[in-house]
Amino acid sequence: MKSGKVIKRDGAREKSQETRPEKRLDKRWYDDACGTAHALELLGERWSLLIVRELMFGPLRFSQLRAGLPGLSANVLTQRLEGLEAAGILIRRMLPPPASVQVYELTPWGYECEPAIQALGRWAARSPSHDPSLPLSAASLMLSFRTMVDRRRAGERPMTVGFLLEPDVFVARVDGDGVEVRREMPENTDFTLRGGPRGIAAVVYGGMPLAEAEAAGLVSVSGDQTAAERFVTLFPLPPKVGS
Amino acid sequence: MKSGKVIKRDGAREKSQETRPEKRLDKRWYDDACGTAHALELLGERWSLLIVRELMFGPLRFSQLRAGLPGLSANVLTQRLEGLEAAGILIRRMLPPPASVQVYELTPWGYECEPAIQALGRWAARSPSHDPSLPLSAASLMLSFRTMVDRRRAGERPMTVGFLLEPDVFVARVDGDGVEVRREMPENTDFTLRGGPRGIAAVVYGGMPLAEAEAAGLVSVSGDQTAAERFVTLFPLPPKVGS
DNA sequence: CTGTATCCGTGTTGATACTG
DNA sequence: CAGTATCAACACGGATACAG
Repeated sequence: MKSGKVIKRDGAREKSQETRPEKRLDKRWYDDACGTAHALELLGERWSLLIVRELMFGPLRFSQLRAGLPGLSANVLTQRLEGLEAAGILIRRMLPPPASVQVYELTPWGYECEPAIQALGRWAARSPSHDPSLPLSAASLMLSFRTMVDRRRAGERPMTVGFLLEPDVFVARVDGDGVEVRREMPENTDFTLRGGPRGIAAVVYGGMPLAEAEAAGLVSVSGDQTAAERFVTLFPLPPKVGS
Repeated sequence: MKSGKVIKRDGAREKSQETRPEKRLDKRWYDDACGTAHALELLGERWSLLIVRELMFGPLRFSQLRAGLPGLSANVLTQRLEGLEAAGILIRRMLPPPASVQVYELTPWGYECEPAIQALGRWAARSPSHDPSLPLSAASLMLSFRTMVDRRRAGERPMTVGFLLEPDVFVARVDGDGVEVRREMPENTDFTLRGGPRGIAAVVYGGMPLAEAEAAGLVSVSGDQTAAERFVTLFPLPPKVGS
């Protein structure tokens, strides 16, 4: 290769310039017109996609993001939020006066990457090395319902389900169109599940009988127990690759 | 998978120093049961997903992979191939005697990540910062056809199209089920396009009239010109975010 | 309490040169 | 052609320290 060098736009990368660091959007690029390559430039950095996942059900504060992503340090989270904001995937907003706190919220386009997140998750769930017994954030549990629901069976008997997951609360509408999730306090639901994400996952995905999980104190059900028994069967895991 | 040493999580990061380097499969992990997080562990490293993209239409040699991914250095390609093989996403095979060369081929499960690649690409194509005029590999062009085809319109008049893209050749069957792509020499096609991936992309996605591209020597058409004129209209780009 | 900006040890990435 | 070896830059994550 003579002059066919890749043009690097590194340019001024010195120290933290003076007082105005500016938006340094100096990420790595692939120099590839392929949309997939650009997607990786946008959210291929470590943690980025998981941050988006956490925000999938509405705006969150910095500390709430950290809670859903233990292992992500504050400085890296700050960098990722800057990058995602610069890319137009999220915005930081100030909640109106009584609250007056800053939250991070996906842009409409940011929300639209849910199908990609789901496709990745659905594919990786078949990996031989996937371990579903690891910790799980509330958001990823709710997202897994949206990803894995058997729409046909859900449509046979729609239901509204409440979730009390520690500090997170959700209401899910489950019907033939899939699962719709909102961050709101359960009210007038067919039943409500209370417990940790891992306990609920153990029942829905790990095959633990609901009664057993209740007995062990992992989850508790209030409301229509029969509907709850049905709910936990609506999310079939795809077969692992060797089977 | 031979050495299935999936050493995972635990709080302590031991220094991998006492024993010799070994095959360190000790990738970064997220310690998260979410399938999406696991997908990122499997192919979230830089270049991994693009390597899978290149292999989407059949086995390739080391040098063919490099050709489709300029900017990826040999040592990193080696590492990625090792990682993807260990993850069960691809295998390295020896072609039978006359050839007797090594090729890398996706496993059946590896091929199944195409929907995820497509979802990412479809989403990122709407990014304000996406630049479709960058270089493009032959594989990503063909994949983009599979991703972007308007099935309804394609079904109205199915066709078989040949592609002569430098060293790469393909035949695509375009109908109401989408686009099926095989790496084979065009024969008995409705028409055949010859040129570089960027030239063809300029016509299909950049809005350049086919006649103009032919006049400029970017592409050449042999066969049914009318079908070709129709073909280049079958792949509508989604609107960019600000519009 | 909510974030942001440092330093710093370690590991990963990538360009170049080199070997079978 | 198909990778290795070496080395420099940088990204990661922990631990602060700092600002509102």
